[in-house]
Amino acid sequence: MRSTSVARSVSRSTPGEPPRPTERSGRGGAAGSLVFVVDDDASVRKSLDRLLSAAGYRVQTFDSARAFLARTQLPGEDSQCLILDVRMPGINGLDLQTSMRNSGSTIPIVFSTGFGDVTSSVRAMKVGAVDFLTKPIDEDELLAAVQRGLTLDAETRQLKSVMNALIQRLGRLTPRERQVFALVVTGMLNKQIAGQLGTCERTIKVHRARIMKKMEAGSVAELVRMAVKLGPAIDAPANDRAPVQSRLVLR
Amino acid sequence: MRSTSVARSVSRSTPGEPPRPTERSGRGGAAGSLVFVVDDDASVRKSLDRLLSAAGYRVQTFDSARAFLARTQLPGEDSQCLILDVRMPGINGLDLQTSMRNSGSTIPIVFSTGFGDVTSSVRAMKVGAVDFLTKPIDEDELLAAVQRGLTLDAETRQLKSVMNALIQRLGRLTPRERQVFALVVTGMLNKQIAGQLGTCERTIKVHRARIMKKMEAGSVAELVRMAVKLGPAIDAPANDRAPVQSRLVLR
DNA sequence: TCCCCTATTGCCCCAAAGGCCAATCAGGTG
DNA sequence: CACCTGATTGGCCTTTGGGGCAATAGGGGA
Repeated sequence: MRSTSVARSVSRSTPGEPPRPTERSGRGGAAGSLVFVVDDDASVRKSLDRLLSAAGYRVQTFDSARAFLARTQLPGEDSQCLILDVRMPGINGLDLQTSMRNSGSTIPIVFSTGFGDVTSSVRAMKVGAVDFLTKPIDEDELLAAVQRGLTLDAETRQLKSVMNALIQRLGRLTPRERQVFALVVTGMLNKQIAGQLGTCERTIKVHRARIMKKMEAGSVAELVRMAVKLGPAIDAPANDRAPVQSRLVLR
Repeated sequence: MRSTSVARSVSRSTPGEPPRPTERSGRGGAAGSLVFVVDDDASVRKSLDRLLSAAGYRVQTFDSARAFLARTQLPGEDSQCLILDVRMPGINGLDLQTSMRNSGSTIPIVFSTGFGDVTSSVRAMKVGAVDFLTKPIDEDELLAAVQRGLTLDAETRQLKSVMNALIQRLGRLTPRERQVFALVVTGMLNKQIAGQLGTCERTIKVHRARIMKKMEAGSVAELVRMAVKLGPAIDAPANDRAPVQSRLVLR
């Protein structure tokens, strides 16, 4: 079905050791998807590169966690997925995983290891790994896992972009408007809100109108939906009118 | 800190093999929480029973998956958690896990096994196991995992009960009212809804009023929140005015 | 000091939401 | 057939939500 032995004219930057990442752009399939391979074993990198490229993915290989972390972060729109070796000199796969998670990275990780122990696999899965495969790796399993990872990443990116747009808008609200916002989405009447905030109804109306404009909501219903999405993110300082880039904890 | 060697007068039903489940009610700590132990090894059951009881949990042990499945399902409000052995004669732990998940059970599972292989652990974690511990089991780890499981179960039960209440109310709506409901929570005006449904505004107002009553919503905002919660469950047949018991797919 | 941003308020007016009462009509059931 | 439920519609009235216009006030910043 799938031919792993793809004979194509590919320009490998460095056949042997790649201090700089290798990239081969696949042609068909899930075009645009980017798969990172981090493994200290050159032969493993090579075969994975071959397999994934043949499957149509763009591939970038790294010989260490350090090299991967130093990669040029292109903010592209492509879905990404990381195939990570557990045991490596320097930073090992598991530590890289937790480190990335802590730094806010949400890139899906598929572990591949030759020395799989239960403890490591469980730890990896608990932290959110897509899969944990042991060598010799079943190609179909790997490709399936990578696909799951890419799909998941696409969804996460989608969600992030929506959330960022919302947070961005929320950031345009003045503190007062945010207070009113919080009460409006509760279903309170202008009169009640006015009472609670100690002002008159007319004022609330004005705030309300500005809120609808700034949040780009066409109706209270939409506003409520936004509030629900923002739910956990609300009450956050949301430093007024700051770009609020990908700093977003998705849980 | 914790004394595993609790010397208390406990009435064990059958010291040796327990075709019928054992139960010991703990006294302090997380009172009310119920922990099931399924393991074919009597000595393991015994020690876990002792450990968990000492920690204050009510414990029920079973010597096989079959015995566990045959347990008397008490619909109590207590949080539950299952400690499951992987390798057992008859139905093994992993199969019991998937079987339970497929049948809609959401009880958190903590695996404990003496023969942990990576494949099994990964499979178990992917299906949603709380943890996968290998023997000899670290008591603190086990207790921590059980506590996570119980907490998770409490949250799941809370969510389920809320969802059931909502589905219950949704079931009281007539088909027409449900149509209007769907459009109202979109933020459409009565006039627009009327146009789309081919009736007059006055009619929509009536439906709307009934919807608010039946759904027990105090405001459109609340109604929208309900719709958001029901979101995935909507469009479901929701056989009119049927009790709709725990049949609910939480994803 | 002058200007801009925010927060407030008052008046007026219109559209929309809701409540009350009454009435019609189609289906299904005892 | 009488009765009940669900879907509709009309009229009338009150409460709310929303906008426009104008004006006041306090805080900062250029």
